[in-house]
Amino acid sequence: MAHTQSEENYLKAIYSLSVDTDAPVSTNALAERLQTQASSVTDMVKKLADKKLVAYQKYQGVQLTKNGLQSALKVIRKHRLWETFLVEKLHFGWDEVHDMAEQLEHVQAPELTERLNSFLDFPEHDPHGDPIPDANGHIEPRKAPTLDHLKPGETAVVVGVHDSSTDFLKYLNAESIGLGTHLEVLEIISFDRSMRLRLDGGQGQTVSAAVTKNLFVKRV
Amino acid sequence: MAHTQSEENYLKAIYSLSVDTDAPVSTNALAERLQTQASSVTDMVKKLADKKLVAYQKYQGVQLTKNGLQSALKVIRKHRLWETFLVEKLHFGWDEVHDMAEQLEHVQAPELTERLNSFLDFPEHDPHGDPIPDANGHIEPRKAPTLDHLKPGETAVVVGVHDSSTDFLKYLNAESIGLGTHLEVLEIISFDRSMRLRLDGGQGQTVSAAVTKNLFVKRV
DNA sequence: ATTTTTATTTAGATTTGCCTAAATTTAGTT
DNA sequence: AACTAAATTTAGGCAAATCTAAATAAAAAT
Repeated sequence: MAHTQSEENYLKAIYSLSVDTDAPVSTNALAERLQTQASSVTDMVKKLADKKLVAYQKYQGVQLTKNGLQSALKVIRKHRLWETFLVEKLHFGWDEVHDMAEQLEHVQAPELTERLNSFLDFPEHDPHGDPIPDANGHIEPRKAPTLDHLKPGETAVVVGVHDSSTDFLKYLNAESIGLGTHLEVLEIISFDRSMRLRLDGGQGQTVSAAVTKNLFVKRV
Repeated sequence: MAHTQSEENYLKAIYSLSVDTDAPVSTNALAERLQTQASSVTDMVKKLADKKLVAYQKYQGVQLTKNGLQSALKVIRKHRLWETFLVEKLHFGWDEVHDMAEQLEHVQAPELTERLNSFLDFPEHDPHGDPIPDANGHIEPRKAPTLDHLKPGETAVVVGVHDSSTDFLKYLNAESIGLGTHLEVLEIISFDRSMRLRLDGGQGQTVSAAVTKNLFVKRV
């Protein structure tokens, strides 16, 4: 029933690499994500397949089974709850919490997770706007569009980040963009799809398409 | 600089087996404490000796070096801070937190430890009354006597438990004994050194010598 | 001072998770 | 369709942490 930390990391990686497309995840994609060798991935994937956590056919990539998905979501739930704790209670920045949560997510104590959830007042999203699965592994699919789908003149509020790498978050900090930031699309540069924005009613500033594709927004 | 979880567990075990006596810790004592084989202990002890964390001579047991003591106290600090968090903030019982803290203590993030310390308002003792080492590895030696040192007529308050096994703590819960419990020694049965006590001004009740030797008290 | 018992160490395996290098399969290209 | 390039798997090994069984040292008992 319980998995090793390594197994949990693989399940999480498979989840995040397939959640958008639902397609099988390739060995190389996993190796890249987990910063390991493709041959190591093959080994582990066989082990996960033996445990019925993934469906695996040689050369065809892997997909989570129902059990594997359930396990992955449990780990993701813990990760996101701990991130919320670190930001809300210990006042870390949203760009500082990932590595700590990577460790905390492996603590095995279901009652701890539930107490933490209650202590945090049952949060629905983590500090990056990602939805937190409930105790039964149910997760609210994100329906918010990314900023690149807005047209000039539209206004919106930032509700999440797609890429929550430290680098991207630090960039957003520097640009004073965070969850809740209000913005108006002033102009889209057709050449490179970059956008000129007015943030929180301030001065206009430009962000690249790499940025607009990684910000989830809610139209207002 | 960083140690594996297993190494940390050995350092902690060596510490707790030698803190009272300061004598070298035997291979068998460590094996018993860590629920492993003596041969496994020999292997690990050699590894710790290579890393200069313990002084080890074949057949003569091990002692922590200055570095080893420092490392052990860092882990113990984290353990006791997490236990405090679990009891104070998540409202677990003092008998429920050990296994969770055993996992949480291995999280490597010094800033997290310090933020937690601050969040908990710089506690000096954990939920079992054990002193919490400071960030520099300094620990206040416990000066409180155990209950078996008191004489009939003396009154005291419980300030700690020596044995914090779940069984003992559950027994104390059942007898309504906890940190802060006020007691008066009514009588010592010379036959078996058991004690008749009045607790928090209530009815008299008897506890065995095994109990009196495991309760730290402060005379009032 | 032997002998016996107990404690400890050594020797040799096992499991997990990873690696490199070589072989094989699939996908892409002429 | 044959060939090249890329992706994936296999084979063989390694390090960490454990184990069992055998050997050795220390302690206790006669």
